[in-house]
Amino acid sequence: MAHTARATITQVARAAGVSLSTVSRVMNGNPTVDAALAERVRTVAAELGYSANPLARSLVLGRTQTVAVVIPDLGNPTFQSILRGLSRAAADEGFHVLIADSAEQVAEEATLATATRRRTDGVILCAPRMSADDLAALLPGLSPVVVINRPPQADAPTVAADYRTGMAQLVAHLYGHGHRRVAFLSGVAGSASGAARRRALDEARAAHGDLEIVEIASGVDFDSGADAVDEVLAADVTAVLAFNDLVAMGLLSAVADRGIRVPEQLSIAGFDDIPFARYTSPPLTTAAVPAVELGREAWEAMSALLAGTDAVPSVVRGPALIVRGSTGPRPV
Amino acid sequence: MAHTARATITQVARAAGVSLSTVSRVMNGNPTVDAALAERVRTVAAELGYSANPLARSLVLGRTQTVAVVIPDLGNPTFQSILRGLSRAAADEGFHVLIADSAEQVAEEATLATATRRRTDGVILCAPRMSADDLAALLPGLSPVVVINRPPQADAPTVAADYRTGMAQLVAHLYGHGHRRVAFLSGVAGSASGAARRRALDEARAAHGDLEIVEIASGVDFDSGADAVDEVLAADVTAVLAFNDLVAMGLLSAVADRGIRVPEQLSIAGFDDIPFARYTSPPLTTAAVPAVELGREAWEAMSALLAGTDAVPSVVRGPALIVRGSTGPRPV
DNA sequence: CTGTTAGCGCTTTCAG
DNA sequence: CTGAAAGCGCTAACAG
Repeated sequence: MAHTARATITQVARAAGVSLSTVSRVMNGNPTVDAALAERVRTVAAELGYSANPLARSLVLGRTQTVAVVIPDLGNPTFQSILRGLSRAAADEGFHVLIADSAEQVAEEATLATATRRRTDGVILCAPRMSADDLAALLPGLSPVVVINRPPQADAPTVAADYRTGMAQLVAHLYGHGHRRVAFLSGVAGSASGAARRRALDEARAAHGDLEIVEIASGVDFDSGADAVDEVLAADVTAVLAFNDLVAMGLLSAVADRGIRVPEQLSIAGFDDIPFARYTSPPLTTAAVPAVELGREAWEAMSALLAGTDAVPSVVRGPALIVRGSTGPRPV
Repeated sequence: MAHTARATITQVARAAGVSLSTVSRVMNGNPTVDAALAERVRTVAAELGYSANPLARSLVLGRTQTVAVVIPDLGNPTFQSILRGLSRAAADEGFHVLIADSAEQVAEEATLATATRRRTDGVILCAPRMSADDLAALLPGLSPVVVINRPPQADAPTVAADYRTGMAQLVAHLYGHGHRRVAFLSGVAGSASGAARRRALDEARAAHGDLEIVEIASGVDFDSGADAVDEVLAADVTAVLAFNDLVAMGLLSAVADRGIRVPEQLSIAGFDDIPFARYTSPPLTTAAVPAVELGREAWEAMSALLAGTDAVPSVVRGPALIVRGSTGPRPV
């Protein structure tokens, strides 16, 4: 039955011959109401198809049962997985999720976060692109807030994958296969996870005097991987570490077009282990970022914050090295 | 500057030495306020970092500047693209988007739609899985509502891809390449778009007496495509039409493992043209569903509804046949 | 145990 | 042009 105009608490009260407060108490399961009366109110409420207006409740209670998620790009598979994990975890606790896609417009991030925060109980910043200073300045006004994939923060718990360790595993894997000259497709400039990757590379170079790593600028998507093919081939390397799986796949496809065989002539590794990584040919060696879990854990941190937990711990998840067919021994 | 407790309109009024109404008028750009006074209010508001509480506004205005989107699976690339197109279009008009992932739980759809509707100005049902009767019954109580990828409805504008035509193009493509015995991996049972595909198949059979189509049950994801490999090979066909790209990719990968060459020994076509379809090897022949546009158009329909447009037209977009390397002539 | 009253923060008549 | 007052729909003291 469709109710053109929804019933209000006043109408229910009148229909049941009681006061507003009684209806409110009954609807909120307050046990200090006479059983028979409560039953009558429930019946009337059911007949009228009544349930409390969430907006009015939000205004008076000061909570909306909603959190906002600010994402740099809804088209990025890793963020999609994070969002999915987060959304389902939140839904399990009866929370709604408001999404805000900044479409990689760094300047929009703070605006979106601040704006969405006002209609929600908290905001989750997913891999914000803004500078460390901007982030630090923004956080206090957003509380409660949790941040995904940035270094630990003073004013917010953090949930992140350990990109440094993941990259270290990838390099070790390649080095173990005899590769000594490797290209790194470095992705977007300000990325925090990019800095972590680079740190791992520096450490590897320090540990192995005979390891050369050539950094080649790139973007973070398919096309930038494909576009980098000439530079990669010119760099005379035997293996390449792509910024992420998307870049790796773009490169894979471009080198295939040139008749170069992977991994016989060139090894290529990605990062993230997006759902499609196993379906390329050859399947992609990568470091698996547990995106869905990251999303779930971000919700859990938010949930703890909302519950008033004083010190919510930050969490770091180590990516797992996934060796598939796109990497192999250095060509002789 | 972080404001622990946000300023209220009352505080601004007091600080500026005016009444609430004046502040309200100024903030809403009401021109009937003395210029000097308005300027003073604006200054004070800026100093206090004031902006109206959206919740309170929503309650009194009866609109939230938010719409809800109910999706069967946030993990499905096509739905992700639809969501992205929708979210950006809505954001461009200053609207927020609340997401609800039913996780393919058909029974949840109505509940989610009804619940989210109450905190928003309208809801967009993305490819709802529920029966036609359930949908028809649900729609009136949700108004304004728009439906994606279902047949035209009495109580809501509809935005859909023409799966029948898309499938017809695919069959024609295969038939033209000499294929006469083709498998169809049929996907999930109740799907409206599945019925449209099947209709195209029936028509093709009617048009070509020598065309055989073997229907093989499957799911809608990678794994179900891979799982179907034995049945496909046993069916003795020269080409297969997968329910969607995911299924096609799963099958592609499974047949590759068995050393079967595509398209020389077997042609495989997908549906949707998800972003990864061009990166499989061979790249996937498919029917391109313009998902991002569908999302944008769904928003436009909602926007029109919100603006009070009486008869918002439904729109149908014809998928484009994309011929890539996974289909070819029938093996001799 | 139940009803009356006072707000939550804002917009909008209605007077002046 | 500006202020006072009512009210959006609900919850939570506060009395009885």
